[in-house]
Amino acid sequence: MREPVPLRDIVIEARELFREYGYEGASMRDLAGRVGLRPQSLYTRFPSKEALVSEVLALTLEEMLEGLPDPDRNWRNAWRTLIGRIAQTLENHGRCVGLHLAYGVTSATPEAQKAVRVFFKSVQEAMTRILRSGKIAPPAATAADTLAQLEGATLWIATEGDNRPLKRAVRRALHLAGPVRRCGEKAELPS
Amino acid sequence: MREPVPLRDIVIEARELFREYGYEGASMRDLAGRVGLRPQSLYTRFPSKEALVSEVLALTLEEMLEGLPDPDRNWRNAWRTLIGRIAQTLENHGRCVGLHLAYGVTSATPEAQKAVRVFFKSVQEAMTRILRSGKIAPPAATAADTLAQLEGATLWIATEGDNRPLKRAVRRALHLAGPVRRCGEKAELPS
DNA sequence: GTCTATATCTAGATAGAC
DNA sequence: GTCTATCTAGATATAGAC
Repeated sequence: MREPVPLRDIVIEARELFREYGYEGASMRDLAGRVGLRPQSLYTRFPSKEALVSEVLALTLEEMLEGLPDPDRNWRNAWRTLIGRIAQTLENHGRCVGLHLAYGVTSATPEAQKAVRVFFKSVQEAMTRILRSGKIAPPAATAADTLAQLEGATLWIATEGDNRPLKRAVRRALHLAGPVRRCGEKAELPS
Repeated sequence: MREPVPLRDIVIEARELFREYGYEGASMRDLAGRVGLRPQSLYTRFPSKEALVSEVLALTLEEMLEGLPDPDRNWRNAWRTLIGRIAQTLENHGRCVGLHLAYGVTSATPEAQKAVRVFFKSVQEAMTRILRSGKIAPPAATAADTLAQLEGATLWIATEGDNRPLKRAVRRALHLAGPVRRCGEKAELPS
């Protein structure tokens, strides 16, 4: 008798595969191999490959938003933290699992499609809430555009390994919360 | 004896499939069905599925750049035309075949990877050349960022069917070439 | 919960007739 | 250049023993 593989481990590996190979390109066989299971054993934990999508995105959303500073207390801090987390993830992996899935899931997998939509709407809403606290107008459109710019910049990481467009997108995003700090400069901005 | 299916028709249908389903999701069987051939017959026209990628992107690049106004004569006109073409294509199809392939091809298909890299570098260079003619600095980074913003905006078309982020990205891009014309306003800008 | 074994389907690609 | 027929490999998913 072996001890069960933690669900979280499976989801984390599934995310890696979806991010790298997309929905179609990721296989249950590869996933099983990565977590040390036989492919068939995955189906006792998840009903289908499609079901993994919502698990992956729920985990990603949770990691992105957990312990975020309260926007009503210090919206600039919340904004910087959220943008920093998104950018760090994109830079670490060179691509966004959400974007890969957004392009990769079709109407053949409606639950997965819905999960992707919920994911990005949730991220946008979190950003919108912060910008609204900062009286940045219009908050929803600015949030959508900011996220689109960060995601779009991954094009250059994926094709050229060039992360400078992402750095500039981050800079523009942070600029919304006031002047960007230079190196070594420790600005104390009003909350 | 039937008459041969034009190569161009096959490439155009392949593009449709790659754009919608990505590299992995697109199948030679579907492609054959769309052009009225048996799957096996495709291999007398193209050596492999991978080889279709460069054909698709070469055609797309050609359509994007053919007959573009000379940047040295009127760079604003060239810029508006190119941005307009890119935006129109993205809006018509709701997604970019190049971005889907950028995310979708792996090191398992190195020729396809190279084709994607060449495609985006070529688009960037065309944009860079125009911006340089307009003395917009820095031209290369501005071109990369502009393209990234347009591509990133397709996220919202793909997930929500919302093309307003793309419209705003276009507006920002056109703003680089001077004030944006209002509806009905027929500005004559200096070349 | 994991395993072996298997079912079912579809993928990309090849051989040879016409 | 297109066809019929076939190969080989891989995919998702299920059944039943331990």
